[in-house]
Amino acid sequence: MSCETDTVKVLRTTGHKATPQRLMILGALRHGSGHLTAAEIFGEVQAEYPYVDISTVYRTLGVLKELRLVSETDMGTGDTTYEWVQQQERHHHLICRNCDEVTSLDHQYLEDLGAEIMAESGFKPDLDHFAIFGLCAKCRLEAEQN
Amino acid sequence: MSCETDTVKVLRTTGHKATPQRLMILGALRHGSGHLTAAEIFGEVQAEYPYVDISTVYRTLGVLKELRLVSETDMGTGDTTYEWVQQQERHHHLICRNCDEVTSLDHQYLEDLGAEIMAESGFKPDLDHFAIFGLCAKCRLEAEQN
DNA sequence: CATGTAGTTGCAACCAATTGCAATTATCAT
DNA sequence: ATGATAATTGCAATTGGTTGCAACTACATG
Ligand SMILES: [Mn+2]
Ligand SMILES: [Mn+2]
Ligand SMILES: [Zn+2]
Ligand SMILES: [Zn+2]
Repeated sequence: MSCETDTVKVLRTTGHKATPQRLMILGALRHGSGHLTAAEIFGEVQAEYPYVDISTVYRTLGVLKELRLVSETDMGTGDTTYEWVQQQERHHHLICRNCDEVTSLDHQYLEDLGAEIMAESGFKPDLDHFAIFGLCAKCRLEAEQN
Repeated sequence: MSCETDTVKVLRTTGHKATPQRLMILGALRHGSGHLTAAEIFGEVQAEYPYVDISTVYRTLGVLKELRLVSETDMGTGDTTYEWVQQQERHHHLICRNCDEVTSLDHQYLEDLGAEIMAESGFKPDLDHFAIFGLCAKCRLEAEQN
């Protein structure tokens, strides 16, 4: 029926309930594109069901994050952003601290780092969605000229 | 005189002022050990000079962070932590999401990642002090038994 | 040393996110 | 289908952190 049946299963088998509020939040995350703030998700859910509370949104994002179905990332914009984690399209971001440009970084870089850490320490890192700050090529060259 | 003369120089040459409040905050960071919360720094400064405001602490941490003299890190404890960045002792942390154990990770791992990213994209990442969440060896083995 | 000015401070108001709690509800086991 | 139970919700209060602003001060310059 709904296209969230898999997620509903995951919720139930981990002792959580599939409430209507959660399904709406899930829908916003899966059909809205890319990085969403809690306020954006809240707005979308509210349009359909005006009684939701923002705390329900945050708590749901909390459980989805625990289950590693969504990533929570500080992209330096002030508000934390959330993104549905798709195993096929795992990626990260490079963010310039000078011009704020955001680009994507292939997951492979972090996959390799994760494998090394795992091999040498036994610790298995969660590498769902990183924001790496720094200086983009353009800004770095400008800075080096001084 | 004071042991913060280098930092004072950095502040001045970047167009900032070396105010008494800032020097006290600096002192707390350099002489206090390891990860400090804004509240801890505030408390220490307040003991010496009761009129400081917490906003001054946050703003000072902001400029020190911009200058990359301190790192700001979410270690998952609720409050953001700040640590003086010592070039010689650069390090990162692995934090278990199950048992909360915190260990150190040698900087070399991230140095290598940074070099790769830089070589292939021209982006120069700031790799001052990362917190990498995941499952420690013990918790991972326990989880795999189920 | 005096002075002009940009940078900083304390305060109060504000904002994003979290938490305690009593009422409600999804789910499981009969 | 019904009832017991644990999880969840909405609400209100709270916390950690930020911001606008008028008063103040560090410091560069002459
Ligand atoms: Mn992304
Ligand atoms: Mn550290
Ligand atoms: Zn840039
Ligand atoms: Zn552990």
